[in-house]
Amino acid sequence: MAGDSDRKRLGSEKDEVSAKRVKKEEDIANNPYLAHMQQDNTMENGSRYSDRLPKGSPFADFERRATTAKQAAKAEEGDNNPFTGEPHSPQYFNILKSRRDLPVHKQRAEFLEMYHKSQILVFVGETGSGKTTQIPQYVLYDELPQLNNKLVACTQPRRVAAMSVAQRVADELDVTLGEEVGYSIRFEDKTGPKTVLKYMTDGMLLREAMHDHMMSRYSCIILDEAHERTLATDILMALLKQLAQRRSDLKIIVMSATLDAQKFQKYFYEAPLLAVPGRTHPVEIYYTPEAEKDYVEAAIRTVLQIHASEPEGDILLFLTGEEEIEDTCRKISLEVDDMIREADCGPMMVYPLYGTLPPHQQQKIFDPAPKPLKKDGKPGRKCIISTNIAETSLTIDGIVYVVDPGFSKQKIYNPRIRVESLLVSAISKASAQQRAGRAGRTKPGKCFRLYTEKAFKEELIEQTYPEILRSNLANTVLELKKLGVEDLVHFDLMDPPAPETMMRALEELNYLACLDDEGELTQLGSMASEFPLDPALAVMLISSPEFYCSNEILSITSLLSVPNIFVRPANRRREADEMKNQFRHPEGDHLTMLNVYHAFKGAEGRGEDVKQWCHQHYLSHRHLKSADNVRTQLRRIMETHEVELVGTDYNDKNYYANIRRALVAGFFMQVAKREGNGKVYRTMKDNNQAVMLHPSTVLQTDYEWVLYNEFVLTTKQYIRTVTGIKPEWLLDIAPVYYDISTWDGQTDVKAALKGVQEKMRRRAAMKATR
DNA sequence: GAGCACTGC
Repeated sequence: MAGDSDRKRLGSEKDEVSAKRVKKEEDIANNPYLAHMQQDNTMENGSRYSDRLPKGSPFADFERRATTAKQAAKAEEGDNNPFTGEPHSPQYFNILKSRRDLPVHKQRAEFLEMYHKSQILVFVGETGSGKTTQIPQYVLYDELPQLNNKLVACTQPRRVAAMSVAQRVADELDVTLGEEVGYSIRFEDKTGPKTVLKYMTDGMLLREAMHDHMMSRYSCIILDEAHERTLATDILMALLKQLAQRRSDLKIIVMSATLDAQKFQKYFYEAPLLAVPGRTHPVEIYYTPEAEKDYVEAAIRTVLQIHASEPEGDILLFLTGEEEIEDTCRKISLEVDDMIREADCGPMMVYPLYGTLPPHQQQKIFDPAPKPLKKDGKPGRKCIISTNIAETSLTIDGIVYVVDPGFSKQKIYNPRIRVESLLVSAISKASAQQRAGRAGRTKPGKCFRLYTEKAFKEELIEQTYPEILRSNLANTVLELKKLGVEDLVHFDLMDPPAPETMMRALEELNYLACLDDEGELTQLGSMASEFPLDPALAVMLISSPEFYCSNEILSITSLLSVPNIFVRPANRRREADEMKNQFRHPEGDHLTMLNVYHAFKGAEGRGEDVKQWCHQHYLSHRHLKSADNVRTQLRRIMETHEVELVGTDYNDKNYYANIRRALVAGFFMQVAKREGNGKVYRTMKDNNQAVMLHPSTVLQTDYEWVLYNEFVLTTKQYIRTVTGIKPEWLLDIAPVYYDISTWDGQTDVKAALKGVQEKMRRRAAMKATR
């Protein structure tokens, strides 16, 4: 008995002590006048923080945030690893030698001086400068986060980069990945209690910030590739700018590759700037004397000309999309065959490259160029025809010639009709430079721009518009609210979006009941922000227990969060469509996808070879697996927030109706009504667009009212992934949005809804009298 | 009767 209560008391005392310590750390962190106390070498229990260092570590003599490049160099050259105390491997010294050859190495002392003097630093390093791997290590040797129970974070826009850079830096520091150096990305946290340097995606840091507004785990945050201006980077920049004033102990480094560093500098209160040259080879630029009418045709001509007359070296051609790329691949291959026959040309392998290409096919671009056809024959080369993916995400060594027609598909957002769409648009000067740079990675190269020099100078914009200016911001606004940003209008973003876009987002969130009429986050909104989903999907998922089908809605939500699960090869369209028909549900595409998922899980449960099964049924195994992965993540979040996992019995006559009603709870704003008896539908309210059902839909029954997941703007306006609904449900489930009395225009839709309302009233009255 | 720039949580 006594022992029990003792334990309890001890426990609570310990809690108090640690709470006090946390409080104290917070106080110091928050109070600029206490900043000098940061170097507190004694812990509560009297032991020294430096006891956390391995015996004999040179770090013991380091004064945090006052070290020199010389000290660091000496520590790096020691026999033992200053982090682990273990002897350095021979490999370590080889890598160290190559690290010292990087351009950034020469400026370590200068960097440290600036780092010591300033809270925020802008760092510009072109490709090949070594900034991504070296700067975080320089910081680590000066910051010594292990003595302070903190971490250094370095963000990346892409997962692969976070993973591969972390591995590289772990090797450079001679430590195991996941121990001192780790990474954190969606679905995978490879960090541990010893981690002092963490590479992570920018989106991941943003997620963390939602629960820790002070970002208190970090003593230094490095935003890498800031010039890419992803949504997450832009928000992080604004948050960190704000946070810097409340946390004087927090250091911030913004790293960028382009020369518009002044913009970053100005934004961060004239922060000091350090620029390091890159290491690339010169690239000669050629322009066309006159504008080209057909850029694809011009591109093919240019590639063939290079192949016929330029010395050895691979070619990279930038085009805009899958179809264009596949088509051009075929045309070029055919032409090359002719050239070999007629002109004794060397062989050329042509590879397509785009995001939705399966990974093993993407890998092919790294195959070596083909050998000459005969001994002493002309050398072979490869030609890669790629989307923008080769501009930033993928680097291919050996490219000597770049062909740049000057276009790419870009996302644009029209707040008037609330539609995001892809549009082939002219690239920016910065993009053009980036593309040209791809020719000079291994030796001097050439870039052929299929536009005039005048067009380059006068028509191309300097930088691609940041993502935040091209997106629907409903999700972003919800995140910001959750991040504790009260005043959105005065939130200091580097490029503030159009007020109309902001208004649209607020309005959408208000209809979804994520924000109240005062614009404050509701309980539903707070919960919705916890899910890595668009607000409509999150609201649908959270509401689904009310419709007794959260289990099914969870599956549907996951399926909607991954790329298309149906595969339709160009030469097997009929077979693919027949297979899809096996899963068809007459009431719509959402239910058809659910059928597929159930069949997939069934095959898995029976122990079948699911990869084979997917192949036979023209389904994407990769995307179904990934939906399953998402489902697990979402289910966990549901559990933490006590969103019940329930389902209606499959044999219940309401099984499918319940699911369709739950869809309405999230997507009541994405509804279209058929006009007359034709094929044209019209979307609701101010959206008010004439649309057609996308040809891929399974919907055959003539539904007058449909709900859709996606609005696609191509040659025509389509709605894709469509399910039939009843108008009664709209009035029932979304009465505020479908309040006819506050509805302008669309008299026919209003009249129809009025009729439905009457019918519902009559039915209710009849029920009451019975 | 058509498509899917890219990324991220």
